[in-house]
Amino acid sequence: MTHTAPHYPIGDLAKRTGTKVQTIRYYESIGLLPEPARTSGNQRIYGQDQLDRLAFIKHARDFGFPLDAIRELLEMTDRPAASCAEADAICRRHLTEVRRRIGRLQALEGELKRMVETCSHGTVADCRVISVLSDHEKCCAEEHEPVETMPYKATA
Amino acid sequence: MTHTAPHYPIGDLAKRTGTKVQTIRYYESIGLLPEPARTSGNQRIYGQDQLDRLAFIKHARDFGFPLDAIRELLEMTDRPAASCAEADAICRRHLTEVRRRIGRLQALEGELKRMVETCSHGTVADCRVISVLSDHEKCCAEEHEPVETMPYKATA
DNA sequence: TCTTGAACCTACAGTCGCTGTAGCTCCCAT
DNA sequence: ATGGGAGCTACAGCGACTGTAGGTTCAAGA
Ligand SMILES: [Zn+2]
Ligand SMILES: [Zn+2]
Ligand SMILES: [Zn+2]
Ligand SMILES: [Zn+2]
Repeated sequence: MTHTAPHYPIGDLAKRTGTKVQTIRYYESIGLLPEPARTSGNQRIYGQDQLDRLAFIKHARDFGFPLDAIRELLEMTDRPAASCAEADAICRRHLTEVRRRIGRLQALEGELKRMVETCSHGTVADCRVISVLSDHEKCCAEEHEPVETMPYKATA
Repeated sequence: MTHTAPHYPIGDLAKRTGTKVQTIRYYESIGLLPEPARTSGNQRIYGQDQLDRLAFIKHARDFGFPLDAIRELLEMTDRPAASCAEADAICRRHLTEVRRRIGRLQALEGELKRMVETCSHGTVADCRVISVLSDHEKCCAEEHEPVETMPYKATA
């Protein structure tokens, strides 16, 4: 056994998985990643297991899974002989949620499109956008379903 | 002038607009609603103006506009003779954002659908969901664009 | 008039998944 | 030995609320 297992500092882990260093520490703080070994100088060192685990988390986040769901999925990977029914259920639930959102957003798209297109682009007093927002009666939808909030992220 | 202008306590405002009492107080705290008059017992009382303003905010929120955009839109309603170009721009920007999200979510939908459908529903070790999440090579997308986070809201 | 209970008040913590900052310490190459 | 990049902890902030604790006010019924 002259071969040593690979070990990475936190920055390497970040680079290899495409997460940020702070995010890795955050995942540790909420118990999603186990506490790693430390050097004598108190710096984190990770092995292959942790790298794989973080890559899994990152990939699942890319799919939009919330951390709670990822936590459950990770627990399942520790029991490889168990049925995958629950994993599939989590995935289906997520798919359902994604579809629900698509539906809401498409309804929204239609309403916004109509507002912009109907406006004659004169003064605020005659603005279709403003008047529709002021009065639900002028609105094409009977009812509004709740839509998730939309901070416009760094369009830099 | 024997007729008094209508005045509502906060709960009435909430009921009439479909917002929550706390939300109204929150809007006041961030300066979206002006501070209302108070009774001798320090309770808020609102007039028609405030009701209209809150209804506008609520309706714009139903359309998914972020509060910053709503703030700008409200400022415009105070200058009815000005051009509505900026209002329309805000609306178009929002529409663009909505479409961007729809695109992301549709890509996601396809990937999730494939994962669920390809799984043979055996053990975790053979689970397609788990294996795709473990390995981007098994993934249908070359790259993942960032998707907004999705807490599954009260499915009670 | 008194009493009850709903509605109101303030202040603050929690949600979700990070991101950014301040003010340190550590490690490695020159 | 020194400089600078990487690491460390701890905490505040984002957006848009929601929930709680612990109190006060108000209006209707007995
Ligand atoms: Zn217009
Ligand atoms: Zn409407
Ligand atoms: Zn499966
Ligand atoms: Zn992938």
